[in-house]
Amino acid sequence: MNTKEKILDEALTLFSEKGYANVFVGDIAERVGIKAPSLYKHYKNKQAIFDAIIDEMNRRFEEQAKAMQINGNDAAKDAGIYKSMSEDRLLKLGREFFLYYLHDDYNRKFRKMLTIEQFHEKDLAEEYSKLYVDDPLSYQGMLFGFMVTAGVLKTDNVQVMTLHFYAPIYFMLTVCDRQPEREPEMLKLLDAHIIQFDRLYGRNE
Amino acid sequence: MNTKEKILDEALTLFSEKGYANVFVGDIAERVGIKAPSLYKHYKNKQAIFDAIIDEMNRRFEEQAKAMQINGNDAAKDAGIYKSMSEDRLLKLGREFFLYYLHDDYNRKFRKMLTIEQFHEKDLAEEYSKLYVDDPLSYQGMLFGFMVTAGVLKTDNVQVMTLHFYAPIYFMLTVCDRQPEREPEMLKLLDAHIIQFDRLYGRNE
DNA sequence: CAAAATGGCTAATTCAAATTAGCCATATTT
DNA sequence: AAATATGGCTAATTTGAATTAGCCATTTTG
Repeated sequence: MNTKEKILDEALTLFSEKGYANVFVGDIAERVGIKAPSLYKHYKNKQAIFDAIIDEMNRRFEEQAKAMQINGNDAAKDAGIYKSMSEDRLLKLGREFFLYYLHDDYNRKFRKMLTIEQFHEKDLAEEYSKLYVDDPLSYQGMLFGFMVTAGVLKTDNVQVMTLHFYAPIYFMLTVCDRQPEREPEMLKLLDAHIIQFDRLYGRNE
Repeated sequence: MNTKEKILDEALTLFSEKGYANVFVGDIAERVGIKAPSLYKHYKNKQAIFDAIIDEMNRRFEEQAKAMQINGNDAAKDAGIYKSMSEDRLLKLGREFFLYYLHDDYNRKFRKMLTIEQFHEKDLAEEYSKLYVDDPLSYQGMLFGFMVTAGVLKTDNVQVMTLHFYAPIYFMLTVCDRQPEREPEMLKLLDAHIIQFDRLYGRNE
């Protein structure tokens, strides 16, 4: 990782802990191991660092979204995967998804940073909603749509069913971001949530 | 409202929009209609204004909690209320609760302020979780407990049922805080959520 | 009613943080 | 290998926001 990248990385860490306004250019520089003025050889000013983080994260998320779409489309062709979706398997998938979002550094830090900055600019509010509201609902909605078609789940309203799956996960994620020490408690609750979700919406043969 | 109160009020408004660090003492003073130095006749410094907001809000929430506990205890005695809890009535109650938290100025602004500041201090993280995670789950859990006893709802796991009711409401509330223009969309989704919740957990005679 | 407290003001003061200037060694290019 | 670009540094500079000093009119209180 070169200095320019290291700056983004350390800035993201600091922004996610204290928010943009409480982080000083000198703090970032110190972590990177250089002096504040040297930072200006890499970025025009503090705001440019923030903007570069947003751009970089957008790039990564788009990349990820593209990958998921490919998987999603493949998945659509193979309804068999969903027919064999047992409660155990759903549990494992849900837990994996949760822990990935919770522990992946880029995801976690970026989510916390946006949480702090979401009211500051309209763009950031939209970004937040896209990443943590609309994209997950739409992607998971698609998967659940397949599962309904495959007869593994049943409902009149896939949109609300997806909300019933995702909102508790989102909720528990925000608890862990705020109070990491509650992670074990939330993991237990996560399991209970998924089991009950499966019983409520599952075919229950 | 005297000057001292007006300062808290305007400070809360500003903090909820921009966060503590982006609000200048001069901004608060201007809104109140005085000059910045005059502010120091009322509060020791900027931090003291923030602290006073937290104290005042704690006072109000405790007051509210006390009132709810009284209602809750009364309600416990009168299981009849719950037996006659129709889908329509549940819808109306849920909507009222949602709109109250969304539109009540103190609630909305304080929630947004805590959202921004939650990672800044452990106390604030705990305050946030108390107000928007543990208290609602415990209060609503109590009510749902009565409803299960009364036979209006059925479940093996009241805690998760409560999560299934509340997490989507919390989720939609955060969307509206961030993008108020999505309120109509969220209200529709709220209704659909409650209706489906009732069908999933209701006795369904 | 006199004295003390209150709450406003303008004019400093202080201080910290962002940014710029300008120097220098090293690496890269031609 | 000379010329140029890169990326580091220290020492200013600038700016802007928080806070203090000290004055004054009004209100409250003994």
